[in-house]
Amino acid sequence: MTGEKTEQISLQPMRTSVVDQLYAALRAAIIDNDLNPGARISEAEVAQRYGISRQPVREAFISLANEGLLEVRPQRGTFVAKISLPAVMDARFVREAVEADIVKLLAQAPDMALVADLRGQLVRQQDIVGGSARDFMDADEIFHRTLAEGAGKGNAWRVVVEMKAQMDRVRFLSSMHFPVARLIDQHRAVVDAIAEGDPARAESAMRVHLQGILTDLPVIKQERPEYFL
Amino acid sequence: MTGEKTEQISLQPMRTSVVDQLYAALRAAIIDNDLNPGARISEAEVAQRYGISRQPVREAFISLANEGLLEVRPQRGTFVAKISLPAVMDARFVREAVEADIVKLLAQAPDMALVADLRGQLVRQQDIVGGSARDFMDADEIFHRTLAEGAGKGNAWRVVVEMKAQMDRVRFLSSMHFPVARLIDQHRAVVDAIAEGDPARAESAMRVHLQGILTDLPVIKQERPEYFL
DNA sequence: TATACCATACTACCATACAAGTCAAGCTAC
DNA sequence: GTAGCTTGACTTGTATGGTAGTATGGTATA
Repeated sequence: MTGEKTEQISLQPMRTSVVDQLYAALRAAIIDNDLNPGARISEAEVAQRYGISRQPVREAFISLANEGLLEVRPQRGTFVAKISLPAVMDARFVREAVEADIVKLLAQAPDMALVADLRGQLVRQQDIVGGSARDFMDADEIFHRTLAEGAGKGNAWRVVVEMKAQMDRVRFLSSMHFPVARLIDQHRAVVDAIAEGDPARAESAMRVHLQGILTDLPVIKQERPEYFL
Repeated sequence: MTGEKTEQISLQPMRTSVVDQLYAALRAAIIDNDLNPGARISEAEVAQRYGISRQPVREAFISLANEGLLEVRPQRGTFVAKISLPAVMDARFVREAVEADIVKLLAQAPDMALVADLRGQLVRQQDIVGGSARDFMDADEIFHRTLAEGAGKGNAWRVVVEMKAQMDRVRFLSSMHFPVARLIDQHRAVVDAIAEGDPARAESAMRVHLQGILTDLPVIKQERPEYFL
C-alpha cells in the first residue's frame, strides 16, 4: 500500500552493508516515533521504498525484532511493537541497576581527568537548556556513555543502549518538554559525588535521576492508549 | 570441507520455524563448547549438514552474532567468537548489578510462597551434588529465573540470559568441577536473607555468589590461550 | 437477515541464483 | 631467486522465484 509515492529513499553507495544502514534508519524512525507503535510495515513495502530487495529488509527486521522494537507474526505481517508497560519498566530497572553500580565504581576510585571531562559536559548541557529536545537527548546519551566507559565497562554500555531504546521511545511521545534544568542538576549531583569519592551518594544520585525519567508514563498511556499493548 | 560425512541432521517438521530451531541448536553447541571458540563455521557448510538452504542459516547467524557468540567477517567467513575477557567480566558485572537489585526487591516484601518454592529447589539441588555438571547448571538457571520472575522482572531476566551465555561458555571450559556444595550454601544464604526481609544481606549474598563464579578464569586462559582474543 | 463457505490477495518463509569481495597458490617477468 | 601479477576457489551479500499459511470480502444458502 502507499502504492503511489515511490519516493525511493536512497542509501549510501555501500560504505557499510545495506542491512546495517537500513537497520539504523528503521531503528531511529521507531525510536523517534516516526513509525508509530502498532503500525504495519511489510518486507516488500520497505524493500520497494528503499529500492532494495526483500532479503536485506528481512535481515534488518530480525535484529529489530530481537530488540523488541518490531513484532513479526509469521504469514500475517510485521508491525512496530506496541509499548509494553512491564517491558519499559523492566528496562528502566535494568538500566538503574547497571548505572548505579557503574557510578559506585567510579566514586570508589575517582579519576579527576574524567571528572573534568564530565564537568565540561555539564557546561555544554547548560547551553542547550532552551534548545531542542533532540539535542539534549544526544548530550544526555554522551554523558551516560562517558560514565560507563570511564568505569571501564564499555561492553556493559551495550546493554544500557538496548534498554534506553525502549525508554526513549516513550519519552519522545511525551510532548518533549522534560525538565532539562532539573536533569542537569541531577547529572551534577552524580559528578560531585564521584569527585568527592562518595559511592553511596553517587549511587543514590543516579537512582534518583533514572527513577524520575518515566514519571509521566501513565499520562502518556492515557493520552495514546492505542500505542500500548 | 568435511566433504565426506553428510550426516544430514534432521530438524523437526516445522513445529517452529527452521531458523528458530537452528538458532537454538547452534547456541547450545557454542555454549557447551561443542563448537570451539575461533572455529570456522560457514553458512554453506551448516546448510548442507542440516539439509536446508543457506538463507535460514544466515538468519540464525545474525541473531547469534548480535549476542556476541559468532563473528561474521564479510566476504571472509564466520567464526565462533573467541572469548573476550573484558566482555565476559562486563557480562558478570551487569548480571551482578541486576540480580542484586532483584533480591533486594524480594527482601523488601518477602513472599513466603516464593520462599517455600525456593527452599524446595534447594533440597533438589542437594540431590544433584554428586551428579553431572549439566544437571546442576540447569537447576541453577531455574533458581535464578525463579528469583527474577518472583520479583516481577521477567523481562529483565532476558538480559541476564544473554549475560549468562557468555559466562556459561567459560564455565564449561573449566573441566566441570565447580564447588556445587558451596554454591548451594550461597543460594541458601540468599533465600534466608529474603525470608527474613533483610535487603542488604540479600544483596550482599547475591553479589558474593556471582563474584565467586569466574575465579578460575585466569587459569582457563592460561590452559587454552587459543580460545581467547 | 444471518451464517457458512470459498476465491483471492495478501503475508512471511525458504530455496535458488547471481554478484562482489578476499585470499592464496602458482605463474611470469625481471 | 624474488617481487608482483593473475587466476580461481572460496567467502558472505543481495536479488528473485516459489510455497504455505492467513485475513478478507463476496456469494450462496438456510
